[in-house]
Amino acid sequence: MLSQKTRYTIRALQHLADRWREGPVRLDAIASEQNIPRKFLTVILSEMVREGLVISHRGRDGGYELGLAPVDIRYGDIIRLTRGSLALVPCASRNAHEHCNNCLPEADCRLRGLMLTLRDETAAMLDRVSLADPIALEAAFVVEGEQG
Amino acid sequence: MLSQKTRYTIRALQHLADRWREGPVRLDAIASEQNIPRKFLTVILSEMVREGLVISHRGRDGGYELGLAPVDIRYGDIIRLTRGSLALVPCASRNAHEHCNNCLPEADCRLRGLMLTLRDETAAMLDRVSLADPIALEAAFVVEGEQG
DNA sequence: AGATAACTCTACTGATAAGATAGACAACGC
DNA sequence: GCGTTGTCTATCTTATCAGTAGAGTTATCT
Repeated sequence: MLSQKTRYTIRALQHLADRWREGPVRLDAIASEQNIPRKFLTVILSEMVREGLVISHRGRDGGYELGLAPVDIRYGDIIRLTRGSLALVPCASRNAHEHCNNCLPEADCRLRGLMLTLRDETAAMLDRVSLADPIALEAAFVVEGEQG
Repeated sequence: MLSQKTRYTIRALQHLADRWREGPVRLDAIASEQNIPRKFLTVILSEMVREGLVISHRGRDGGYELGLAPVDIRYGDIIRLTRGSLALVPCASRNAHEHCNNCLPEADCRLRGLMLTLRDETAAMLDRVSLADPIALEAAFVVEGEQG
């Protein structure tokens, strides 16, 4: 699961992407329109500023705007920044690799082999979609009763 | 990320799959060979028995064996059983759907649209692979320096 | 310059869940 | 009936997450 913080981050960035090149957007506007706790959002946006995805302007008429064009911010980037990894196990991460606890040697671990493949497919999908893309609000192929 | 418990579960089931039709395997054997804390494994295996994936035999020469043929236990099944969902957000789960906290109305949530698609692709992949399948220990296409 | 509207930073708190363990109990087989 | 093996429920500990507090910094307007 994505953490609440990651979800807030994505929604905040989407909000800014929708207002790209319209000047700084105030924190309070983002918080109220996106239904994100104000104080928590300050923490989130400050991190995004440090990462360079967002630019802030202080003082009167200040606020936030994206530091890159929406098309250059891919969902994969955001999740990697906030969650550290797209992988489902630490040992299958490509940029934040660590060994799992109480595991077998990595070379013998079949779970790892599977998770590496899965990570790559997930990354490929998330890196195809950017903040500039419209996203179908409902997946077109929802099948009633399917598992998941 | 998968929880430690889910990882232990998968490794334990793989262990049993590798010994399918060789008679019951004792808990201590699984624990030591798979490097899983013994007491924790009792909890895990008891749950699998309740779910029907594993059959237990008590007394002398007791132990555990799979309740279904390895080919009939797919990784997607195991993760759904232990984690509840394959989705990255609660509102994108197909069999354990719940609303996210502090979210926008679901119909307006672009994050949800994306996550629904991702969940379906993940599920498709995990449901193609069963405990009977050999798994490449390293994904063949690992690229040095790739992100993830 | 000063008031004010913004953002920034670090630390803290409270709640929850995860990982792991303990220990009494139940079945099985010789 | 005795040892072996699994079953169940409660508990402990620790880490993480969500969210808050509050003092500090910068920019703008007048």
